[in-house]
Amino acid sequence: MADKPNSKRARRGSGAITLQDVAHLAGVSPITVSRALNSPSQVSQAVRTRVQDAIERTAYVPNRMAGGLASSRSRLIAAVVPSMVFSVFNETIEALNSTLFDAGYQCMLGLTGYSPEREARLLDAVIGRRPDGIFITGIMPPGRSRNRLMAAGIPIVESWDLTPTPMDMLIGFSHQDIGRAVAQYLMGKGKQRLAVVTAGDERAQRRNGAFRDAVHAVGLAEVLVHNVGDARTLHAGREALAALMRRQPEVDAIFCSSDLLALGVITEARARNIAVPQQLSVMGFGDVPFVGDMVPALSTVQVNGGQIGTLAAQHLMARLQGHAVPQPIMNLGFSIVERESA
Amino acid sequence: MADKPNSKRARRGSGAITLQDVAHLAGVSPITVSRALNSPSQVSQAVRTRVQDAIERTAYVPNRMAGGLASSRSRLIAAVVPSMVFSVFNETIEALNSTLFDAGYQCMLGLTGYSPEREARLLDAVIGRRPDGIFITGIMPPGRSRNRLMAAGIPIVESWDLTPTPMDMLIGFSHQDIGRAVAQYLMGKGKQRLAVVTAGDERAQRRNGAFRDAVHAVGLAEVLVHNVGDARTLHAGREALAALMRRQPEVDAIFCSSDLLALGVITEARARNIAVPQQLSVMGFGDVPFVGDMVPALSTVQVNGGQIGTLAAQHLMARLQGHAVPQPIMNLGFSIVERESA
DNA sequence: TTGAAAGCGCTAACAA
DNA sequence: TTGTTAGCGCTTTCAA
Repeated sequence: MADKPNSKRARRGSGAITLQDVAHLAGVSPITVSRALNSPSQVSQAVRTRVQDAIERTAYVPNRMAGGLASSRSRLIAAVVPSMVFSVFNETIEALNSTLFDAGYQCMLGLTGYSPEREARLLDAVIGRRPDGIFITGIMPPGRSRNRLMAAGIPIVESWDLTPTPMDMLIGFSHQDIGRAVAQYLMGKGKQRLAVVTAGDERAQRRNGAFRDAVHAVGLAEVLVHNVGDARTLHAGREALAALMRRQPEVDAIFCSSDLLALGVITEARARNIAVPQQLSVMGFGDVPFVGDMVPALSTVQVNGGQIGTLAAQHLMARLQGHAVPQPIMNLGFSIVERESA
Repeated sequence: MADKPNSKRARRGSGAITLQDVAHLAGVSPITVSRALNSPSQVSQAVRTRVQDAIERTAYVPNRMAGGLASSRSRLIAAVVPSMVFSVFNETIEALNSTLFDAGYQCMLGLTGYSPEREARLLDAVIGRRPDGIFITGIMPPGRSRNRLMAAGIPIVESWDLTPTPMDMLIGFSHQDIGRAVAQYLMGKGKQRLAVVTAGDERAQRRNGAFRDAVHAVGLAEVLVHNVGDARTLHAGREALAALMRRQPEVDAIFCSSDLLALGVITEARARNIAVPQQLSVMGFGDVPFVGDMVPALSTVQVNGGQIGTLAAQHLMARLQGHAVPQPIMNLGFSIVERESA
């Protein structure tokens, strides 16, 4: 055992193997070990081998907190998402995480639960970790959180939405365009009595607003809206159709703010022997992985969450390597996937 | 602007506001600011107010890497999961994350993609962050990764399975018991020709093995097995039923290794006009949030992933506060949820 | 209740 | 190619 330099003070530290220990064992200075790890080309073959050997024998794992502190690069990316439970953000996070991981970055997860108060606390916690980059679902409205985020000077990707004034980079699509396109699609199928089943979040409201405007523009009847609030469940979708049928039995097309709600509407329709899509067309939103294989296959709006994650990771990494990102604001668009339900 | 002490060397550091800056502004020493933040009761009311004020004015956010390095407590918990995309682990992670966050911890996400090679790399990356605790889905088989993990001396919760020799703490249930219970349940309904549709992972195989043994024990026909490998999709479930029907049209009950596969089997059954459950019983696994509201409602095995996450967080935190965890090994059991499909 | 000194484990800057 | 020195921004230890 190489003995450590004894200070007069009591011992501190975690007791784990350090770069020092490895350096002693290999008979080189600490910085040489550091270089063997981080820029091997700067170290001679012979020394590199000795260092590798010492690392292997000690099972040394570098302390990234220390490294991050010293270099001001944490190799950490924070991802801020409303929810993970069967949500459309799953694929985004998985793609982001795996692209980053392969490049040596790690992903810190932050869940807001669709709560602004929680989001504010979360953002301070995130900034405290000094991540090299931040991925945010949605765009950050003006306010305290936005100011702090911008002041932190960390590369940021906002997503899932569009704005002329992002904090930094942006990868998204237009919710208004989606609402309008769905309305036109449904009206193009000859539907006359349109309704909306929606969660309470603001992006959904914007889709709905544009949907309603498009319907009004051609003089059709008022669009019925059923708001499920935070209950983004299949069950809520079933109840929504029940409620809608009570209010207006002639409804012949429903635009849902998520695929899961749409599945609920379809399920309830089946239970009531309402033919989909003949009597009732149902459109979802998100195109989560399995809805195309159901019977009837769900017609929905595809937004390619996986691509958002992959692109965000690439933009962030480019920026961290000092490259300029050629297209920091991207509109990925969307597509209406025509299947059986509408 | 308070001027910083000028070293002869070129400037380093991130340029962000530090505890020093706040201390200068408040006219106290850095350690007092630290105490005002971490143990306010040790600081006089007057000083505390001045410090708070300085923090507010500078929008200071403490650097957790520095704090973690100095204190050997990162306030970070790592969660290692196979996948997040519409998986049964969603609720576990969400519960874990939110319990921890409310206690001032943050969650680092690690995805293995069911790949052992990736898992090994991931674990080293995780250890490098010096998390205060680690949550692992599954139990770690003997080998290099397990040794390194144990050597790191970090509190660990393994989960979703049982073993007499966990690394540390364990919150799970018996996959054998589940396989056996499902077989008995199905046979109790008078089913005679049982089959299994399964993903390739080892835990599923253990459920299947026990299922098959229980069926053989009473002398019923060989259990047909259809393995979908890594394709844990609804689509794979549909194809599985098609394949099974080709091999043995008299199959009258199928145990699926996930709810999504079960949904696929049911969907295909409907497409083929096979009555569920009269002609064909279908059991899932996981009880993910919406399967109980479908038509037919899915009968499945409930394992309460949310509770695993909450308990794991509590165990980890208790340990970090120096409390002994009274029951470090817990068998949460499971329940068979009888609904319409079986 | 407050502060001074030392150091956590690593890397940037400078030097040889 | 390798090493020396001086921090990164915080908290622990010891002292008043």
